[in-house]
Amino acid sequence: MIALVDCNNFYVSCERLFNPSLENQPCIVASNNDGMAIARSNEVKALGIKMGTPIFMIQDLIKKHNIKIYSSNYTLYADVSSRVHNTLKQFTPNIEIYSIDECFLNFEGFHLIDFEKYIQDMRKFTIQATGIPVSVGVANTKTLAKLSNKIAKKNNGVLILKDDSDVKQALKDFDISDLWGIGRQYSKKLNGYGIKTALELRNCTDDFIKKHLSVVGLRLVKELRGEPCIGLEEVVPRKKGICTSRSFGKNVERYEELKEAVSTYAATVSGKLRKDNSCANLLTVFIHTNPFKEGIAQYSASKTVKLPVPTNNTTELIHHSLMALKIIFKNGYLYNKAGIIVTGIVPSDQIQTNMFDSTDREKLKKVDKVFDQLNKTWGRGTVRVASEGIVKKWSMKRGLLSPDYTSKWEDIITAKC
DNA sequence: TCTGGGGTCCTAGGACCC
DNA sequence: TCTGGGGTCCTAGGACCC
Repeated sequence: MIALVDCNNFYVSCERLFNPSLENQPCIVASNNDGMAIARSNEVKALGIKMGTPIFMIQDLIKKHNIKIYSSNYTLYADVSSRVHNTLKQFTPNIEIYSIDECFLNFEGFHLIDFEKYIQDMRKFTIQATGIPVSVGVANTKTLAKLSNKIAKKNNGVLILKDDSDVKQALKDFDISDLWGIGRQYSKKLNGYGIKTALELRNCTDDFIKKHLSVVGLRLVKELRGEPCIGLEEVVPRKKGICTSRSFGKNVERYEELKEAVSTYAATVSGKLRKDNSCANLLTVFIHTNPFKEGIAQYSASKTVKLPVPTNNTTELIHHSLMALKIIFKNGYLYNKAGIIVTGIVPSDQIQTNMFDSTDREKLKKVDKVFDQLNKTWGRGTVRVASEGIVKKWSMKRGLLSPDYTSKWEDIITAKC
């Protein structure tokens, strides 16, 4: 059996931990710049305030009900999160940390005399040890565990779906839009076909699901039928992309201000890469105006550049992100957000650094120059720099690469004809 | 004039999650 | 006046390779 443990109103619960007077008081944790509600206490949920509601739109309610607003403090939440996860590890070592406030636990092979009591005790102990209220859903697939957790949250905090009749009972009145993997677009589409409950979705044919929801949806439906398709990821995989972005909370018009923002994001990203022992091959810079604001000229642009060598070097990343920014920046717009995404991530220890030092810009310039020449001279073929480095591909005519030329640059170029 | 088949890689866009 | 900041995966199409 698989359990999903989810912390209730996690960020709000964390704030309450350090400020017990907030108990039973309506309370919201707000995003960056106090822009919108990203966590709500039960009292706030009862007022009908939705996740993601802009704070300025609910000022009246905030005054009327004396709702407390807190700015988010992710360092604190991450700390509390690891305390919760470590507590749960005492009940099974087989654990996937799914998000800051959720984890999957695997109890396969456990010979427990009273499984339900074990789960109940685990919940009670966790709440007692960490001060964070949690709910537990148990079933034999991850999707069903998520679903049963949602139901548990509204009831006694624990729900175990023991067999298929339990599952059917749970699916019967469960709205598809609350399913894990069904978002706005898919539920709208499915509603159009008259499918509203999880049970109705489960009864659809595989072909229908695959056609409209792709293979991802098919996995979801199979899991609803009790067939495990999504495994537990107990080892944290290396990130495939790393992003740092911010909304400004005001209008930014000047290039200098964007430059300042983008260069600090690049520095942050390089730190994140180093922390993961990773290097990136590609860097994307994006900027855009405020899409919510009507009546202003909208502009959105991004530029992806290939880094000369895979790197996590701050200076390199700042340099290339500012080059990209220069290309996409246009005067006369009111920007409200910018960010950097790095992709093509590889482990640092696989980078060949003996070819040349990535911080040596003069050498890199030389390499670029050679490539430019090759590119102008020949039409087809492939050239790589730093043989393992996946650096630059060129086309040139077969068999025409001059031996003199390669020997001259043999330490930095390998050519394949 | 006729013009293969099997594969990879890359990119853009769209859906989803917390 | 003020609307988050991270991530994942899939699909389709084009370039290119042998």
